[in-house]
Amino acid sequence: MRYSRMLLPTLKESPADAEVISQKLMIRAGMIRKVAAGIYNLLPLGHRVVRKVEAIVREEMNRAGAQEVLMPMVVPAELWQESGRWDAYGKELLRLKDRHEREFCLGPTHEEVITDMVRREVRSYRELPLNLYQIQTKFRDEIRPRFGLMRGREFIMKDAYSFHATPESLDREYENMHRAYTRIFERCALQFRAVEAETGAIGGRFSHEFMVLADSGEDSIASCTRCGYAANIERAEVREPHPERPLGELPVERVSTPGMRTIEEVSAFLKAAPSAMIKTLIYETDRGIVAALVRGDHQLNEFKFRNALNAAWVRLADEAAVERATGAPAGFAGPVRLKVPVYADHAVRRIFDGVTGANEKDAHLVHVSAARDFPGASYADIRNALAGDMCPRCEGAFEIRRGIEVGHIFKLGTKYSEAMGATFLDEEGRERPAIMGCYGIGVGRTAAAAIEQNHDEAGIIWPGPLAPFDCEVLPVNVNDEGTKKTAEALYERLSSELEVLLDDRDERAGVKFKDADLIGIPVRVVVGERNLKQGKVELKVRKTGETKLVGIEEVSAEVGRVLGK
RNA sequence: CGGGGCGUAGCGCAGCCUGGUAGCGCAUCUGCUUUGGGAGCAGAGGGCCGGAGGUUCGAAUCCUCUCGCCCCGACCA
Repeated sequence: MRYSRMLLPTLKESPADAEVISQKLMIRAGMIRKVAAGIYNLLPLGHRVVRKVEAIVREEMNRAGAQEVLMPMVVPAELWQESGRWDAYGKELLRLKDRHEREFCLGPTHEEVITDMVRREVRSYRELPLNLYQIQTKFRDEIRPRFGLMRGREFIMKDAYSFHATPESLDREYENMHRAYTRIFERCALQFRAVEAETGAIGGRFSHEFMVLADSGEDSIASCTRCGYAANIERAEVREPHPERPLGELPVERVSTPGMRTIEEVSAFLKAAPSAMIKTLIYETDRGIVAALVRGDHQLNEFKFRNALNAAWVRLADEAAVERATGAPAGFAGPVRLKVPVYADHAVRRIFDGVTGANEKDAHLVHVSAARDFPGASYADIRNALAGDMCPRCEGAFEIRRGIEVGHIFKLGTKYSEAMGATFLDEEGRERPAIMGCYGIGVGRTAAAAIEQNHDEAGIIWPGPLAPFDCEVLPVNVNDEGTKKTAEALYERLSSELEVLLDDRDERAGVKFKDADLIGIPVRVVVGERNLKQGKVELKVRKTGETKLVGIEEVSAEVGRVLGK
């Protein structure tokens, strides 16, 4: 490809609203342009990278025995009504009507459509297992799209769905997909971890997320520094290490804390450590108003809390509800003599000389002991894991890192097949619902994650397998005949084996060098008068910055060696 | 959804408070010089100042409405 003919509009400055590095660099490198909130054009360079990711995904999915299909993006409402998700999915589902006022949605995921496809065609256990996938544009009307391709509303996703006659067959496919995903992200040269995760709105009980490690990630993951245990913080089990403590000896005392509402304020005012404080959060749930207790220095985990309650939904109560439940304005709630059910984190049980709200304006209680002063509380693991917490599986401790979710694999079970009647006849001629699994990969997000992990001040440093071109030939001055001829010849020769970009623009050397650094092609061949006199050109590796003079005849072999091809 | 902010040339921004001919840098185009790390000089083009309504002799500027974009939102309990 000739740079002079390519739509590759690089920018010196990044737009003011770009937040994360991958977004800034993708815009500056002329890969993407925003069309609307969370909706982007992929320009030629960006499209090439996305195609590279897709190709790797496709190869590995095919190798793993899955078959590619393509489902419609516009899905009739009836299918979603059949599964019950038309009402359950909420506002992320973009709904629309056709000219006959029939209702449709833009597919954010395709369990319904694939289940419909399979129920029409599959009759017998002999036709199972089956794993079907597609690479397609999805739409989710996110509340707050951000970070460029990392959290868009429209995005490219590989989604696969498997159908099985037995749980064992699903287990095997789940492991098969786990291995395929590992190969995919290894081939993308990403640093990643597979972690245990919550299942969210998709349904099912069990899942793993594939997380690319990056500080800009939106998820926190807890991983044991000794064994292999790793989990999304939403799910990471916490093992309480503290021994039982004795009951408090001092009687509970009410102290005045005018205007002190936050843990920080009360802690500073009473000179009590946040770990000695009991944070009381009032929740509205489908099972009524409930209080959740965590230690002052801990954070409530709403997923765990909801599971402990066995509730369908939980929502932090507003001021008025707090006042109704506790008799005090927000900021002074406490578990002692509270009239609503109390669910406490295990760590709260160990507090024996604690501080908590008095359920009375401008007052807190001190010398509070959990076992003595609110014995009716139920205990569960309802807080977020912290760095240093004990691993639930071994004697190690957690470290907390940030991750970008690029892949997610689920065991769905029979949720959709039962709701939609996707059944088959087993060996005994009995009709049974297919057991399903589902497996997703964010294609654009994977490209963005690769940049988050591979860049420097000057720009992107593409891992070879994702790079839009393998090699860039850069003639320093195209007005010099010798330079131009040599560059053209090298471009022709290299193009027979590699994807090559020729920067044939009549620009100053500095401009070309800066653009080359920015778009991050792995290998650069610089052709200039100076070195040409010795019959040599300069080869520069983007990642290491290392340069070396190479004879013109050796360029091809040398570039191949650097690329490992 | 709630709170806040911003919409002025392709991009980044000033001007708005205190109403009076719309500016700067980068980018673009032309010419000359320059040519191994985002060149210099000279010149040129490019604006429904997001939209609608209002106040005013006069609105980018003040008021109202509206659309779009961005940021923050358990850790106040």
